[in-house]
Amino acid sequence: MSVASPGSLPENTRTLADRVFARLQDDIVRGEILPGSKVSETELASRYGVSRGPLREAIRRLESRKLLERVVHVGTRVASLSVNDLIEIYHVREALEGMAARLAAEHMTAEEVRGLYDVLAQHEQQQDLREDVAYFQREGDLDFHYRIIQGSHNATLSQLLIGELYHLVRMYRYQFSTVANRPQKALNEHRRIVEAIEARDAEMAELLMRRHISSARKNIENQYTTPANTP
Amino acid sequence: MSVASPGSLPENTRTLADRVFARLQDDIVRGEILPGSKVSETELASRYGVSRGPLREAIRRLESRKLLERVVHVGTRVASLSVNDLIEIYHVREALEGMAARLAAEHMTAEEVRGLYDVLAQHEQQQDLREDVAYFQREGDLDFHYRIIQGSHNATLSQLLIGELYHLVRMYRYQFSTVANRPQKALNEHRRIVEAIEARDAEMAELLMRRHISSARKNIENQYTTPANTP
DNA sequence: AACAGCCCGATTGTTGACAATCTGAACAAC
DNA sequence: GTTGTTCAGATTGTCAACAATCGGGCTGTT
Repeated sequence: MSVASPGSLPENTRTLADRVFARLQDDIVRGEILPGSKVSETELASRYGVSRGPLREAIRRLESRKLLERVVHVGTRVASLSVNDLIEIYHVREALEGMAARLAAEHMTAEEVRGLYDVLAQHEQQQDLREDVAYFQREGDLDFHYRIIQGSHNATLSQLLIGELYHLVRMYRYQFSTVANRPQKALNEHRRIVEAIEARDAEMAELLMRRHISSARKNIENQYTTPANTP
Repeated sequence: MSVASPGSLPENTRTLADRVFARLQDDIVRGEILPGSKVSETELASRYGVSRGPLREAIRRLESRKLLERVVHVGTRVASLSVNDLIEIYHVREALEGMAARLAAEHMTAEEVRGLYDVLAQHEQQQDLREDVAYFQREGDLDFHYRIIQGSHNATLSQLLIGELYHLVRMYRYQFSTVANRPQKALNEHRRIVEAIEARDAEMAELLMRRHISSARKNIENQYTTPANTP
């Protein structure tokens, strides 16, 4: 629940372009508009009930976020996802979130640490319930990572991760509907990371976070790059 | 010389908005337009000889790159720089460029490594000449870092660093006209990094790059946050 | 003199029309 | 049959006018 779509302000405030940007981004991330499909400006304009002006601004912003690809005088299409890109993203996440964990261990407030334990507890409960596990687990996972990132108290870092990268991560999850196929292991790793942060062991927090994300990456690599190797 | 302004395509190709974007970004980074100053859309439009349409697109893109700050219905102003932001950026650089060095050690071609040594040699010569040292040293420094980043062969990582972050770094250098006050030390660090990459020692390359950037950060911290401590 | 409310000028947000460019297909020449 | 050319249609890029909103100054009151 605390994992809201980033642009969750009242729909009537802000400018038209801002709202179109938020809606269009959501539609892309959630797969309402298929990856790789061509999007026409006039079509989108009528779809969202705005003129082409604000729509183009929204397109330009989504372009910088790598959710749209544009070629001049030809058109715009939704970014198509490749496993290779996903692996690249995980390398970046390993670096950035490792740093985030380090800084979080140094700068997080006691209250924020308590919040982390709450997320951990929720995560456990949901595992017991076992209903819609995959979905809630994934959102819970994102919540956990969001909190640590923001616990770094480094606005630039948070902006880069949450503002630029995580939309792509979420898009991949929707598209590939990747099953979180190691939930118990991930939960244990989460717990150890929180313990390191609580102990203010920055070095250890970074190390554990990097291993955590690196494991996820290797999991993807094994799943997709050598599919015919298992007898 | 290989450190060209990123948007270095023939000026007559591409779209108007693209060219305005490149020119405006350059003017901001180089300090032609003072940080913190308010920029009017109509004024900029006449300045670059275009309509407000393309100009607004350029503004939106520079906004996502944190070079402009906008408040709705009020206006846009050039990002004002704080030492704190700069330190945040260096934490991010430490994480990302550390990873870049690691990946470069794994994936760089022999030819690319040779190119690194060339840069190193140029760097040394310029230090001998001692004319316009500060400027060339800084550009040489950027060239070195650019090459390692691209040596990672990770497009996402390169885009994040070169496309999103380095414009800010360059802007800070122009604004604060920070003297590279440890040139010999930096050069030695560079050499050791290249040696680690050539030896394909990914672990070591990352460690050395992180120390290198961390030193620069601490240098800034000492220079600006405790100015009255020296007797 | 201090403060609240209102109005005006200026700036930004939005729109619809016009111009430039690309894609695809039909057609002609080899 | 293949290749090169031309043309039509559609789509994007650009522009100038209109509407909405905000900041600052003025005025009047306490």
